[in-house]
Parts: sequence; C-alpha cells; structure tokens
Amino acid sequence: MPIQNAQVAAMFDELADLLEIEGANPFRIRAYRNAAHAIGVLGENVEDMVARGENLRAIPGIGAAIADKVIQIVTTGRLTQLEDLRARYPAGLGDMLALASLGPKRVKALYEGLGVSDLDALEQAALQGKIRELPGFGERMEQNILEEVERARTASRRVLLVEAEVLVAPIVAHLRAIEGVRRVEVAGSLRRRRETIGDVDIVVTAADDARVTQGLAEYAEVQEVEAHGHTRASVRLRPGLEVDLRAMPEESYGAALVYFTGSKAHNVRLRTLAVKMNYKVNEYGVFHGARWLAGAEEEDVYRALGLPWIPPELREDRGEIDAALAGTLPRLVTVEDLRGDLQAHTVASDGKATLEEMARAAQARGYEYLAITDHSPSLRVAGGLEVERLARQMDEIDRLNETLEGFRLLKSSEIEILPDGSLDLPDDLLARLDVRICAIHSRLNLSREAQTERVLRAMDNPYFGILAHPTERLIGQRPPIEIDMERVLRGARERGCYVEVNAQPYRLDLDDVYCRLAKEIGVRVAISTDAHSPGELDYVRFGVDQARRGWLGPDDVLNTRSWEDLRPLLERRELATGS
DNA sequence: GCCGTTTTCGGCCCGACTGTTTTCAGTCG
Repeated sequence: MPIQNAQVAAMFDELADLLEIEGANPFRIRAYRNAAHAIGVLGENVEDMVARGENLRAIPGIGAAIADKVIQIVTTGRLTQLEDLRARYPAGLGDMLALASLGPKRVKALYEGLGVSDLDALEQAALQGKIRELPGFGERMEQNILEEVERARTASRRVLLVEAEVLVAPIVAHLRAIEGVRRVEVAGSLRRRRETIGDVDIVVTAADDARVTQGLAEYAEVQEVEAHGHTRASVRLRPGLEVDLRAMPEESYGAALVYFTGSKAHNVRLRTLAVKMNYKVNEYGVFHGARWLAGAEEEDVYRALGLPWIPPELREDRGEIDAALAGTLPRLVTVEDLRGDLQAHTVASDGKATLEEMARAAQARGYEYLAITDHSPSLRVAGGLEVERLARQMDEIDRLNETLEGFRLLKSSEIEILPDGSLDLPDDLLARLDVRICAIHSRLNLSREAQTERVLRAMDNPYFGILAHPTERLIGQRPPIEIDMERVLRGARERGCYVEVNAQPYRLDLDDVYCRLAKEIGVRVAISTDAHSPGELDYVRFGVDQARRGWLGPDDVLNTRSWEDLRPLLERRELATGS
C-alpha cells in the first residue's frame, strides 16, 4: 500500500505530540512539527522521491535524522521511535490533547496524577471532583474540561469555504452597523481561501473597542461566548463555527491583518526574517527596539521587511517569502481574467436550465464562450446523451450561436473514461466537438496502478482534451481516488492534454497543491464551474481561489484566452496526428 | 532536531487570555 505525504506528516505530528507529553526539548519538537508541515505541503510524493533516490535533505526543515525516519516510514510503513512512544503513552491522550484547556503539561499531569488516559476516564474524574485537587488545576478548569469533553464528542467538522462565507457575511454586516466601527475585515483561513474553514477571524478598528467585542457577544446567532475581553472576543455560532474578533488601534490595522490572516507558519517565517534584521514583528507593527516602524497597512508591514505585499492565498509557508525576497512572486490569476467557462450542463442531462438560459447567463457575466458538456451515454443516472441526442444538441447549438452576438456556445461533452481506458463516444463524433472534457464517474476503487493506467490510456486517444475533476474527491464525504497524479500530469504534458480545476465548492479538484504541481510540470488547467444552473456559474471564484493558492497565473489557465487563442491549443494534437 | 553572507555551536516568534495564582504557567492562535 503506497503511503501519502499526509500520512507521513501525521506520523511526525503525532511524534511531536507524544514528545511534548514526555517533556522533550521544545526545539526538537518544533523540528518535527516543521518537518510535518514541510512534507504536508510538498507537491511531490516523498515515497516517490525515496524510490528515485533523491536527497530528502533538500527539503527545508528536513535534516539527516528526519530524512532517515522518512525513509524508514516509506519503506516499512512504520516508525520505531513513534511505536516506542505509543507503547508508553495510551492512544487516548491524543484526544485529550485536542481539548482547548489541555496541552501537553496538563495531559501529563492528569495521566500521571490520576491515571486518566482517555476522554471517558477524564469525564469521570471531573464528575468525581478529582481534577480540582491536582496542583495547578481548580474547580473552574474541571468545569471547562467537562464542557470540552462534551463538545469534542459532538464536534462538527470544518465547514466548507462556501458555507463559512454564508455564515460570516451577516456577522460582518452586523459589526459594520455598530456605531464608531471603521474597518471590518475577515482574516484567517477564510481570507487565505482555504477549501475548508475551522474558525473565523475578524479584525476591526473602532472608536470604542469594547463596544465592538460586546456587539459580537450579543450577535443573535451566538450560541456561546467563549472569551470576552476589552479588545478581543471569541464566540461559538450555533452551527459549531467559532468566530474570533480582535479590535485594534488604527495604526496597527495592517499588522493585525497580517497576524490574523496567517498562516501561523507564514507568520513565523516573517518574524524570523525580522529578527535577522534586528526588528520585531507583532500584531501591533514592525519595531526596531521600542521604535514603531510600520503597521497601518499590510503593504507597510511587508515593505518594512524588504518584501512586496504577498497575496493572502500564498501565505502558507510554501516558499512565498523566498520568492518575495527574490522578486519572483507570480502575478496570480483573477476572476476578471477569465473569458469563458469550459464545463456546464443543461436539462438535456442533469442540469436545471436550457441551452439558451445558460448561454444568456454566461454572456451576462461578460464571458465570450461557454462549453456545454452534458454527460455521455454510459452515465445513465445523469441522463447521459446518446449519440443521436448529442448530434441534435450540436445542431441546436449551431442555430443558437447564429442569434448570439459576441458570444458562442461550444459543442462539448463530459465524456466517460470507461474502466478499460476507452472513451464513451465514437471518434467521428469526438472529432466534431469543440472541446472534450473527459472524466471518471465509476469504478472509483481501482488500484493506484490500474487507475493511473486507465487515465493514461484514455489520454492516448488523440481526442482526449481536459481531464475533469481528476481525483473525484468530495470534500468531507469521499476521499480522492487512488491515482499517481504526478504520472498523470507528466502524461498529460507529453500528450498535449490538460486538467481541470473544478470549482464546485464541495469538489475543488484539482486542489491547490496539485495545481502547483501541474504548473511545475507544465500542464495548463481549465478553471470550470461544472455549473448545473445559471447561478452556479458564480462558483468560478472558488476555482480561482484554489488556482491562486497553487500559484497559477493567467498564462497557466486555458480559459483566460479568447476562443481564437484557445482553439489551437485544444486542436494541436489532432493536427499533429493528421486526424 | 535544524540551520548558518553575523554562527558548524548556540541559537530557535510573540502577545492575550485564563485560571491558578500572590507573581506566573499553560495554552492558543
């Protein structure tokens, strides 16, 4: 069974957790966490790197010792050091560590003082009043632990980016309406446009800070106020989403925005850079000794550190600071760069609107083209079009295009990649399409090798165009299929094929990390909404978000081009093969 | 345990809040 980077990273994180409980050198612990982060955000698979004999020490944060451990993990699937620690500390301690009031010190005290090693035992100890008797613990802490155990049992998962947006918009409106409030900005992972959101951070400037924190605490949807100070408030909304608000002085607004936008790893890099310059960075500004240098706007903070402003989507400690220092930050693609959408459905298969309704909606967005990609025959559950119906739709598109000014519908299909790697439409029909979107919808559980071969074989067909939603994941519901994405991307480049960034908020597929890998390998992407109704064309921004997080610029994206410029890119292989 | 146009040894990001405290440790973001 191949091992994914995320699993390797999780092992080092667990190692760090257990070492914390053990009371190991905190800097050594940090080294493991840094390594976990470095591996987690790596585009390439460490297992493949090891197989190719590449030097893992080239990865920043990985030295000789951790490189050896990575090799042990990918070759044996185990890490003896971790297994030794697991033998010494019960598995339930990890659950305890996840509680807000408990860190490694208190978990260790509870385990050694009371023999408590899981949430159930912890709850019993609290109910029996034993916890308050431990040194450093009290009655209040005992009560908090009880509440946190209960919450952990009913814990809600991270919410989708789109869900968080819907919940947060009215809060922002509520805060803006408070008297004396000047600036309100959502920071955190929502501003970095991560695919899921754990909690929401909001930065505010106002004439009266306490009035704003009070205002949040009194917001109608608040279920519980977790903390409530003069300049800071933390509340839990009914759906389980936590909102942290920070009121800041005007001159610190930019520094606070940097600080609360994160990521944490990005901030650590910034402060480390500052220290080398003999500066200090905190949420109030950039300081030289006690002297305040900058902080009113984000641009000022970065400039004081010798950097250009870095777009929030890049602030993940994936090399953005080095790129900023070198002046090689990419100009990122924007929604405004897009000239069309390359995947949309109609009532002919499983969509909700007609050809004309979809065309009008796309044109109203300022697009020049929209590809109609109703499903192919094998996908019966989605009303896939048989050959005759598709041919009739193509005629209808021709007629409609004659009535549309400055806009055209593109003839297309979302073509099934069958289990044997063949495409679900005959070549003569494929040849008549403007764009060919190819996708897997069935047999998702093939082995990694078989699934990879299936897609590469499909790409051998000279009519293969764009691989749609390549990993088939549904965020929080279905994991990605087992597939060697690096091989798929290299195969796509060799064959002149492309991949999709599907903008459906529950797909976001390719994700940001694979977008970056596609760019490195040299495969262009289509940012497509896969819209099933006119309103879903707006989802495009979520696809753009992930593309930006993957460092993609306008040139890396197919549909930033006019149809005249795009067409030869899609036709190229047919010309080359003479078909 | 990692890392180095200040260092191959001696550093390693910073402040608010909570709960326990009579001056601060622990945790979080």
